[in-house]
Amino acid sequence: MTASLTQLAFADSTSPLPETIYQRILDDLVTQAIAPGDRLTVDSLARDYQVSQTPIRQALTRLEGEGLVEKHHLRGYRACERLSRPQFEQLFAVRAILERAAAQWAALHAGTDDVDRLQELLEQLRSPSSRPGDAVRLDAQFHDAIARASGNEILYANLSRLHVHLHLARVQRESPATEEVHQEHELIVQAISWKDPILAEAAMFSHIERSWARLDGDI
Amino acid sequence: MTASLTQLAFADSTSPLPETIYQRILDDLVTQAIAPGDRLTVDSLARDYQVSQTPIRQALTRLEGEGLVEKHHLRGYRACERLSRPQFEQLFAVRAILERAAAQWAALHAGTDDVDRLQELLEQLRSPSSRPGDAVRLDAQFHDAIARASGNEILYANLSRLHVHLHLARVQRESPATEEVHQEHELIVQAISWKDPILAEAAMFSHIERSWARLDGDI
DNA sequence: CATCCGGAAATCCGATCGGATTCGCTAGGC
DNA sequence: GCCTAGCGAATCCGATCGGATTTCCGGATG
Repeated sequence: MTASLTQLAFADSTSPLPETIYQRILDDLVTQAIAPGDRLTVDSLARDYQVSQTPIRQALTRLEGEGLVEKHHLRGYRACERLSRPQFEQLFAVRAILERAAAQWAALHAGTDDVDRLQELLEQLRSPSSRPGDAVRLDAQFHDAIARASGNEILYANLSRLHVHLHLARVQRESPATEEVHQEHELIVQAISWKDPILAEAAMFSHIERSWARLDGDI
Repeated sequence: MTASLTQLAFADSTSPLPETIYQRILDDLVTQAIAPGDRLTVDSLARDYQVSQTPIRQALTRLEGEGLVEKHHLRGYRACERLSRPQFEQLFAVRAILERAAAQWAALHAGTDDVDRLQELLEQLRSPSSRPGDAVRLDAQFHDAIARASGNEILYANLSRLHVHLHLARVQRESPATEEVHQEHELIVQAISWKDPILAEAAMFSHIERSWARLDGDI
């Protein structure tokens, strides 16, 4: 198979092919290169990526499991439609619940390295974002770091799944990184570094409620 | 692990083959016909089920996404090890959070049909279980019905994923269906039928705390 | 003019092939 | 006796093939 030699720079033999294909399609989905509702035919993707259908099907199966594409038997795959307003509200509600728990757990279990990581992210969030999209990416990393610092693997896994959809739902809404947001973030980190689970949970709750208020109306 | 070979009976063309294969392997996993840590080789499964490797791979990819099997590139699949004690605690913690939310939402959004369904399940739980394993199955259906009655699709999806692991972790622990458990269940349903979210959440919380206490020590 | 029908193209789906890698076992050397 | 090298079998992985189904489009008919 001569494919994947010339084109994909990151198609080194160490990382399995379905994984790279998955990453590519996922990237196309979150960047809206593939719009919601678009058809995803197996062999046109195979042609595009210069690989056979087998890795494509594997990647699509994975994406289906994450709820990013939907399959209809003998009719192919489609990119899922954007979340409806009520679904988005539900997503935010579940997210709020899990993020609060994550903050609480992080306050109880975070190590010094975790706190350092959060401090570092705070600084990067403060610094003027070089490219558009950086703010969203850093914000995602910030919440990811908290979930990781919780030390709760199951919680982390659940939040990770939500974050994909959350990101998808608010692409091109690029909320301006205001001073207000920075202060909210700093309060959360402070509560975690103080190992105060009550305050951490409250700070996270407040942050998400405010995020919702900032987003509401746009959706 | 000799999977049963008698399965082609339900290979009707209406239900896609990868789906039935997935169901079979999933069933073998939850019934421990495939033990944790067992290897799952693609073509021995293909031989056992009398199908080609393609549907097998698809099913395994799905199962990997749900965290039931793990894949090592070029080394095949294995059934995931049983959850460790701390992981199980984490699972229960996350479950508690989400189930509380589900009960709360159910109290706010459940329709009369949902309540009827719950009442019906209560009766079945009361009735002497015909076969061993029925109690566990009914309990799962009960919690599933509440999650569904919440009307929150995202919450439901997250809880469903947890329930698979929860079931796996407590197979062959078959807690006796005591009167105490029945009363806890009835209190939850009553709170939901009263549309009292505060009480519903509290009742669910209490129920899960008590479940934990009943299981603790066995793990 | 709308509806139904039919055939061709596109697509999915399952099966199978060949190369590449890993694992297991045996034989040989220290 | 133990460790190591090497050979063979098993396995995974990607590619490709052929059948089955769906979809699309044009034309015929009431």
